[in-house]
Amino acid sequence: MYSIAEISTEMPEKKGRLVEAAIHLMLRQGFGGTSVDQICAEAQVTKGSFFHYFESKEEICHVAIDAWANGWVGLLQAAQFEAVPDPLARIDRLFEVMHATYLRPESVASCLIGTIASEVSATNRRLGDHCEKLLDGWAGVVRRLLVDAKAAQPPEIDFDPDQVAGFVLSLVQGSFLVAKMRQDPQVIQHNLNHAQAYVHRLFGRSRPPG
Amino acid sequence: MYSIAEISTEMPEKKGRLVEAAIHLMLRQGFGGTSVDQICAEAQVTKGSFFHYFESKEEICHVAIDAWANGWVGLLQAAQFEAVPDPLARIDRLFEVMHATYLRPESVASCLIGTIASEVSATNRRLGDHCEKLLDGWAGVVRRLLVDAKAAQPPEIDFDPDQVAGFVLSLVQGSFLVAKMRQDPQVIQHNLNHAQAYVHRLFGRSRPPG
Amino acid sequence: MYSIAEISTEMPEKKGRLVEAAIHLMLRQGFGGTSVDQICAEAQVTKGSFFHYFESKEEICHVAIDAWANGWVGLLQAAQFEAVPDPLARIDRLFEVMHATYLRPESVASCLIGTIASEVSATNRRLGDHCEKLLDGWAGVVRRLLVDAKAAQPPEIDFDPDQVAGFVLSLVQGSFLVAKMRQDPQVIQHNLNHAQAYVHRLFGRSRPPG
Amino acid sequence: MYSIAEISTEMPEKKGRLVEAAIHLMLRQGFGGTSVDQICAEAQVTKGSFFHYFESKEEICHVAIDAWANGWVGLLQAAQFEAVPDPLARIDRLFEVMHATYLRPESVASCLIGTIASEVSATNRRLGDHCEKLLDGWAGVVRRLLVDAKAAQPPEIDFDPDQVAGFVLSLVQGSFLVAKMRQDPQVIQHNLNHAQAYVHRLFGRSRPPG
DNA sequence: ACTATCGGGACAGCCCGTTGTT
DNA sequence: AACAACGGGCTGTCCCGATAGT
Repeated sequence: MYSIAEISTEMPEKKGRLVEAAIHLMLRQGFGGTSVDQICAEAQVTKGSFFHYFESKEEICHVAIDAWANGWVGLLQAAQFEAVPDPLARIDRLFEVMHATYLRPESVASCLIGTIASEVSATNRRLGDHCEKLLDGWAGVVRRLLVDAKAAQPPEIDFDPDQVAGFVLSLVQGSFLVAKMRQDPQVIQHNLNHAQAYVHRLFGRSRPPG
Repeated sequence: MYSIAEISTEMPEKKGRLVEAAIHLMLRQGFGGTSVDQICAEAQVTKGSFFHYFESKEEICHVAIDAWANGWVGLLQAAQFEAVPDPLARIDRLFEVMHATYLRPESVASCLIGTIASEVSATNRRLGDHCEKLLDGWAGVVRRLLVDAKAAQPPEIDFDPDQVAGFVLSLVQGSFLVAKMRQDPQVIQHNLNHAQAYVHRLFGRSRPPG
Repeated sequence: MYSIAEISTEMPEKKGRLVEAAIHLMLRQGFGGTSVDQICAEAQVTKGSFFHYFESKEEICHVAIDAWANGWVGLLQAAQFEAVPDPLARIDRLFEVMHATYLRPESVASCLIGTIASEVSATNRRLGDHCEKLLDGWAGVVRRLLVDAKAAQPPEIDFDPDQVAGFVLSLVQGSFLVAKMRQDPQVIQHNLNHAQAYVHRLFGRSRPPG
Repeated sequence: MYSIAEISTEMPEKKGRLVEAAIHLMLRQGFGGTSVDQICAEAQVTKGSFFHYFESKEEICHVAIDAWANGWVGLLQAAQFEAVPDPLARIDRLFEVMHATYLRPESVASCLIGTIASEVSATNRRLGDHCEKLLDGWAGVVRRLLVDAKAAQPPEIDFDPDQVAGFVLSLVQGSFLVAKMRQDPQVIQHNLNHAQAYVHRLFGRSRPPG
């Protein structure tokens, strides 16, 4: 498993370029819509080399989504939740980080893993399961923040942290979908605000959305 | 533009079978993942006939998503919002209908238009715009219900009906994505409950999720 | 199943040309050594058309060996064994026909089915089984001639018609192999003579080989 | 030129493993059906090493068939024909040895050289000629036994030793082909018996086949 | 209206062999 | 001696769509 940072350091250069190209192209075009030839062209690498490093297109996709997931790991580490003493404030920190991340140019206001998952879940279980594991890992982080918050302060309205984490995950993925469709990332910001407001309300705090 | 009901009545039989097959296959496999040959095989029609009725694969896709959207129209008509006097209760009626619809077997707990949109928005503007128009139409219905509710009763927390409609749309699409990925439609129900609770709260009503 | 004669009449012309090209090329180069591109080039047909008529290279091979086997059927019918009253003389007639057939230019002094069988029996059971069935069919004809001869005249040395038919089959196939290797079809004639002499001897007749 | 025995002693170990793997794989799959990568994988050697020891796939094939031919040399030496005083009995000794050899598990009831020859004779003259030389060498041994027998005892029916040697060679190769096809080595035993009976008859001896 | 035939081009995957480094 | 990295080219397969005929 490689983090995006590791792509250029721990991998042979060409291999790293291939993974980067795969991420870039599959974000736009999905798995089936991206051809090996395209990846090679973008990475300026021959197909012979491609199949030296990867057994199949599916394999590079596995590597690509691992790299993508490791991108999160970096973001979440940089968020330094431990440095925030109040468990409830940590949740706000999470939304802060998401806002900051998704304000970047369109290419990042999207999730490779969700994109792939929506395309292949019904037809390629290996890839689908991999996506599920990674995305559930992400939801697990959210869930943990919620559990800690519940422990620190009993919510006004009781809730299942798993459900709410799934709610946030779904909302984020759906926001990417709609943003891509409308070609306008605004909806992501709005939706994050509403989600944050909803969580606040669960804890009895009043926070106006937006 | 054809409703699903119209498929068998107003279209030649073979054409209708082709559209049904296209819907069925593209729901699982997406646009690119579904070949004309597959559609023909499933519809028991020759490829010659296919290109007699449709100029291209893209065209049948346009017809298919129109048919899908008309399916909604039927559902929303059947919901008979006008028969519900209280505008706030109409919103509950909407969630009721969605719950009922998405409780059916997996094949329906999904949205053809969202599936296609997420796949082609970045590469096929014509299809992408079509999806956007239809999905925004759906969101428009939600928006109208919210506007009416606001008019009937000032919300406790002010909100932009457009934003909240987009929020619901995103959540529904994201729920489909996650449900497909996890192969478990449960998340849809949970998320609808949370969304409903959120809207209730905007109007100052207290409704426990689930 | 198509006879070679039928190739040009009952099949679409291009399909027939493809089968003929496949036979011609695979006789020289075997199954793996012959590419679809080569077949198309020789038949002056595009690859698109090839895959309109045949699902795979393997399928055209099945058709090709069927066509080849039907070539025998024609030869054996032309031999008119029924017109030869003496069952023992029928065996001589068989060898006559084989001699005549294998005296033709090199391309025919070989057996497509044996060539394919030796190449794929260990790796492609479908093709292997098909070859076996056809070749065993051929051996069955020999066997029947031997059975009839035994019934007409008790042999001097008893023998199992199945074994001797297998012996003749093996010898013919081995002769083709050696002839191809030596680039000299002479060995086929010699070996047929020895085989014929051996059969004669079983029936107590003395016939000098050659 | 290496005997199989020499493979492990006179060659670097890795080179020997490569040759053994090549023999093993090509026996089943032929020359074209066996890839360099497969050979390397089976021999647990990297491709870099392969091309350090062999210039090309063709070269390792030459070495492999030489090794195979040297296997015979060992067998024929072990047969110790000189120790059998009667030249006619030596021929029986030959069939004895063949019977014994081909009774082993299927992997040996086959001839690498014949397999390769039938595949490449028409397309690769270098390999084809090499196979021919080796196989004709084998036939030469048979021929010599026949010449000696003729010298010791005039045959009842005169014959050309070259022809009969070619007959035996063809029969053996054809038997391998049919045995492989039928996945049943029995035919080899039967055919050897018939061949032996035929030779006996040439010398006026009566020996029932089987 | 409906279909068989056919074509150009792209696809993923694998091939054999070279290069340069350790 | 051994090997990782790499490349150019080909393979079988499939795709979408056009054409000509019934």
